[in-house]
Amino acid sequence: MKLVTWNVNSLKVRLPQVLDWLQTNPVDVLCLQETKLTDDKFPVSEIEAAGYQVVFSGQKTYNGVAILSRHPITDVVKNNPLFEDEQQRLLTVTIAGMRIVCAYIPNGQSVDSDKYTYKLRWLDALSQWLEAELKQHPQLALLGDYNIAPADADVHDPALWEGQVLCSDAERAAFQRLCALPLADAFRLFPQAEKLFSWWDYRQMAFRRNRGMRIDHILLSPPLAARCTACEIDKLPRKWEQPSDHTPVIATLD
DNA sequence: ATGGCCTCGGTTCGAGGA
Repeated sequence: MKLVTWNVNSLKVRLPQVLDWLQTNPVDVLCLQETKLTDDKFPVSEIEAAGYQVVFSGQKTYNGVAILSRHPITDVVKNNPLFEDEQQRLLTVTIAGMRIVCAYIPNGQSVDSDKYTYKLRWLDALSQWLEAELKQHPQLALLGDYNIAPADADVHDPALWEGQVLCSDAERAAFQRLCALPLADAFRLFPQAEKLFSWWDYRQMAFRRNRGMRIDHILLSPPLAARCTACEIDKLPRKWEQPSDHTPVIATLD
């Protein structure tokens, strides 16, 4: 069983790449963020033709999440019932006995921004929602673009980013509150090479210089963490023409 | 050098991303 998260930065632009990637990576569940499509424009037939069921929650221009699955999808919940939000950032479903949560956590822009306050409130409400969900669904996975680098090891230049958005103490504390639910960072269940990232800025040749951050994560509840045998970042799509600035993160479960 | 790039909407620039 393979669970994947990928911020595609516009599914309209990236659909061919998603379908190409699935051809060589026939995964079970693929969570997408930043689809940037209203629901009436979602490419349902193309995805179904590739052998996947799909649910989605989108809006014009910004945000938008989707879950693709090779197995039946049931019990769909859009957004967080505990948090009034016009932005489409959260989608929860059941697949193969697992509660799958796809999240596009707010970016926050900068620590002195209203968007940062919104990010922290959003994260607080997410923790509350997941705490309740975990009671009913012990097998739960939270996949998405967290817009948080959990530790300095997840940042190309920790000194440059110290205290900045994505790395601030409050954001990292919110990440740790998710981990305390408890949920385990699948990537850190295994020995990993240094300087492995999931996002690189489009500017300054950041990818070629590996000036990136690990901000896309898969968190697993204890029963799923116990089944997890690997967690990898696939850098290949970042090398393609017209790439997303994020790459897929893949968790393998027995 | 307080920017560099990409996407969208809607026009040829501003907002947002991270």
